[in-house]
Amino acid sequence: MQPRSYSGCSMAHADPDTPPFRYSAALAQDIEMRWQQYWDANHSFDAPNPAGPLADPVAMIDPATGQSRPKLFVLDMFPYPSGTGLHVGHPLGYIGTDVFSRYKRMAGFNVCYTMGFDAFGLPAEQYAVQTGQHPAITTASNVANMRRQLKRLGLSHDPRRSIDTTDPGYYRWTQWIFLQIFNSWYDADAPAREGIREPGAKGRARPISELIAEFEAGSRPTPDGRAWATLTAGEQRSVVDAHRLAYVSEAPVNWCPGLGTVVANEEVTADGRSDRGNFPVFKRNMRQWMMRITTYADRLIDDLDLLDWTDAIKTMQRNWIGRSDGARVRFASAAGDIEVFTNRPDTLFGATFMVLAPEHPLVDSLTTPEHAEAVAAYRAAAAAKKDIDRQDATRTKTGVYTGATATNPVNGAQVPVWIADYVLMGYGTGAIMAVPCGDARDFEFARQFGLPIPAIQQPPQPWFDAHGIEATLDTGTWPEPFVGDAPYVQSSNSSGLTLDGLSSVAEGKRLTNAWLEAHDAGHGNTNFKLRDWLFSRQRYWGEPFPIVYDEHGPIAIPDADLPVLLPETDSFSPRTFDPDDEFSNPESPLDRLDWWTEVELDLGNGAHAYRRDTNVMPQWAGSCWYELRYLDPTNEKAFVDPAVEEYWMGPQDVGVDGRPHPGGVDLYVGGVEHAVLHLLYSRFWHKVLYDLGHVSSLEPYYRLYNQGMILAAAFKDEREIYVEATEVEEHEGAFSFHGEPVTREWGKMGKSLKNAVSPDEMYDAYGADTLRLYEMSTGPMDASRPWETRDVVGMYRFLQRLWRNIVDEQTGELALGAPADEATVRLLHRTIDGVRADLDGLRINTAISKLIELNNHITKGGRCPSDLAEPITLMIAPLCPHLAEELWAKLGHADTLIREPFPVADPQLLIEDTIELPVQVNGKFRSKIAVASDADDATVEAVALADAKVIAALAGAVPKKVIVVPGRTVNIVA
RNA sequence: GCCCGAGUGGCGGAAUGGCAGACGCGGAGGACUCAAAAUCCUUUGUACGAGAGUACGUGUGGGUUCGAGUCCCACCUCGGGCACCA
Repeated sequence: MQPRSYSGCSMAHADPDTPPFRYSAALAQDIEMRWQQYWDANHSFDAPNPAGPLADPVAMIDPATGQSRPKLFVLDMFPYPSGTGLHVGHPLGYIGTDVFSRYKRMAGFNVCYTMGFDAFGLPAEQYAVQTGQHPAITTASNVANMRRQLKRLGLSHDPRRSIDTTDPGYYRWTQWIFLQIFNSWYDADAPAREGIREPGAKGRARPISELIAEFEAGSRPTPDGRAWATLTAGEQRSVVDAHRLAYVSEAPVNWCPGLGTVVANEEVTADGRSDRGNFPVFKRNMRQWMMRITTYADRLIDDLDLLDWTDAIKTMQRNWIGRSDGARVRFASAAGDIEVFTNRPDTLFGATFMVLAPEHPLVDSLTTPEHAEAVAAYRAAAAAKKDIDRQDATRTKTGVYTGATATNPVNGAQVPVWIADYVLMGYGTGAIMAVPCGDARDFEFARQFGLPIPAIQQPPQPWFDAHGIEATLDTGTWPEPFVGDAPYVQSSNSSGLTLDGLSSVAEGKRLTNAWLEAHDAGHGNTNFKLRDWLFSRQRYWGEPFPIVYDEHGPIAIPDADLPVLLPETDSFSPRTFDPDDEFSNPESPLDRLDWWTEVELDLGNGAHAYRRDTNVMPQWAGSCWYELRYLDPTNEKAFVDPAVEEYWMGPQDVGVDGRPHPGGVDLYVGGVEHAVLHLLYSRFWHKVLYDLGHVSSLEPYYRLYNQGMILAAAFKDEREIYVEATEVEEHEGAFSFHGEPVTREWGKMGKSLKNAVSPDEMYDAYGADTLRLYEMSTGPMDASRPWETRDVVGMYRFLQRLWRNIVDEQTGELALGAPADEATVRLLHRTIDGVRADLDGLRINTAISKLIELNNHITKGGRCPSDLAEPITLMIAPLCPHLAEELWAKLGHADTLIREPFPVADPQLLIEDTIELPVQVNGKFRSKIAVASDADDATVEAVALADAKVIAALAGAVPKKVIVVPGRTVNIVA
């Protein structure tokens, strides 16, 4: 998209009757362009660092106080530079953070606020493939266009801190961090770094060199017990590589032929398709890079308690990680022990059969000859089914008996072993003990196949009442299993496990786990749904792995040789396949570049030939640490100077609910769609960097705020095809497109629904300040709201009135009225007080309505009182910075108002002499009385009872009770 | 099925347990204009009433309270997340 011309497009110029200095779209654009140039030229938004290339000790001092300014790090989730540019739905969050940043700057803070571009990844590459241009070219032009559109909004970013994840100067450090992770292992027994985590906490990433040293010194045994020195070089490498936090492994992965690459679990939708492109995804064993995020599962859950995030997002992360506390239990069988995971070890006495996943490795040896045929048939049928079909919980349960039995360790019972596809190989051990009286799936399965369902808990009477049945332990009458706390029955054995009489599940679990451990039949265990993160992609437009291979496996490129540049090539298109061709194989574009893949290097032992890794990193790599690079974007020596990181992101005094403060970004604003992917990966990387001592903060994002989405009307014709929303006409509640009836729905703004509105249209029609104000005024930041172009004019009119109250529309000169009367001054101070509170609480919509109320009051008096012009200008500045700067200049100031102190309310003026109190009679509002604001209750009561309307409402009744709520109301109960 | 949110005028929304509907759009009426647009002014929850006013009113039903949009219980609807995870 070409930048538009801003001249000659104004409606206002078309009419000679319009006063020459009315706040028209043309004037707004003129003002906006001039101030944007001014800010640029004067580096108005540069935020000083305490150290490193951007250090500026003088600028860190507030001249008003002589003290260091407090710091504030405000961050937006950065955008992908898409080819279609911004629509007005994108900048909702950006405008909000800009208003907040500008307000906080005026409140004396040193604010780090900037913007970057997440430019690697599938969207950019697909756009390049579509246009036939190299992604580096399309990315650069898309970034340029988005920069222009964002700048036009007047966002107060520090331009020196802007980053682009595809810049070699940036991805050099992405590769460096990858190598930090590659060169680390997780020591679950190592004490935590002192400071934030609770005293005595264990578990920390450590440099892999320390692991090797322990093996060499013999202080850590090798897996098979042989002495380290007796292992071959290849064996030593395998042992070490098996510990790394980034590792290559042959494992079931999500192969997406339609995209030509493997994708992470988090990128597969619930119905088994890619979240990008919506192609089928198949589970296949492949050799791929993985990240050992599972070692951090506990900390990723526990540390959520330290974060100022909404419960909704915390819950989504907890659910994704899926921690489940229970036990591993071994059932002996003819084919060896069958291990199961259960989260209800206390129900072992009710385990009357076992179920194995059809793929379970023991199935073959367990199956008896007479059942072999049925088992084989069932396994074949299960293998032919897609995961998505197997995981449909509404299906009737299926399964077959293997003919084998296993021994329940708590009571010695011989229980039959079945296979069924409702048991998944990928979770737990791929085998379960079935407790039909206490688990819905087992209950259904037992009913289906006539297996016994003995009760092991006595459900409480209300449970039976709710089901309309007699209280009984005969489960034949039960409509569903019982789950919950209730006294155990038939749950004791002769070797010391006695649950009968107990009614606490937690206690039952504890006793059972202890018994299992003592009898070598199992142990307490925690299981997670979270899997290790599949980290490689067979695409072109991503960070190359800084890895080469020799005959033993992967070797890191030395830090000094970073970055490993993405090789130039014209054949950047990935090899994609028929989306349904499950048995195709990925082919990385980099694999085709022999000149690049075959390399001779001296890695300290002389020059040798190596082969480069030809995968690239996933989309998420660059966004896993970008907040850190913003802090020190030009540092060539480190990804961030430690002093700079500690200044902006270090732990503060107190965190959530008095808990330790983990550090991190002060305010992070973005959409809820990143609740799992980006936020989980980024937290993981940050914790590794913390463990290794590279950052002082335990978490990357202390406060997370999810802004809502802007929805827009979309219209479908009778063929269910979307039509251009701008060409739809409304007539008496019905919609039509070129005369044909269409139906309306609300959806995310965008190309596919043909309902996008470009900010450029709004700049042309109203100017950026009006657009900013409109987006902020339509509701609270965290709420989604529909876009209504026709509503925008309301904010435009407000700014016109405000301008007209201060500036003469004929001459453009300042034109103020006499000083304000007392009532107006009091209103001003109430407004200051309210606006401050609203902006502090990110309630920008109500701050705007308070400013409109003040301006409406002034408008009634004609001109703006001379003593109100400055405070109003300063208050509107965070919202409409261009207009405010222009007014500020007209008010005689030579300098920008960016760091001018935000007005402070005089507490004396917030107290009224007399107040009007509503009076209720029996809870109904009947009258209003005027009393002195400091009148005591007896006086207020007397005035209320003397009021004519109150007397009328009482109609002679004698008040029984009078409730006076000071400053609020009076209620007379008669 | 489970876990989160949210239901207030024609629309977007406002309301520390204390005058429901701030503010904006839209509507109605008026000013300016040859006329229109733009702009400005007045008005605008519903019903009844000429009017003062009266009654009703925050998804539904109950409860707590002097007083409930707000707190509690049950239900309904919509949005989001997870979903055979043992």
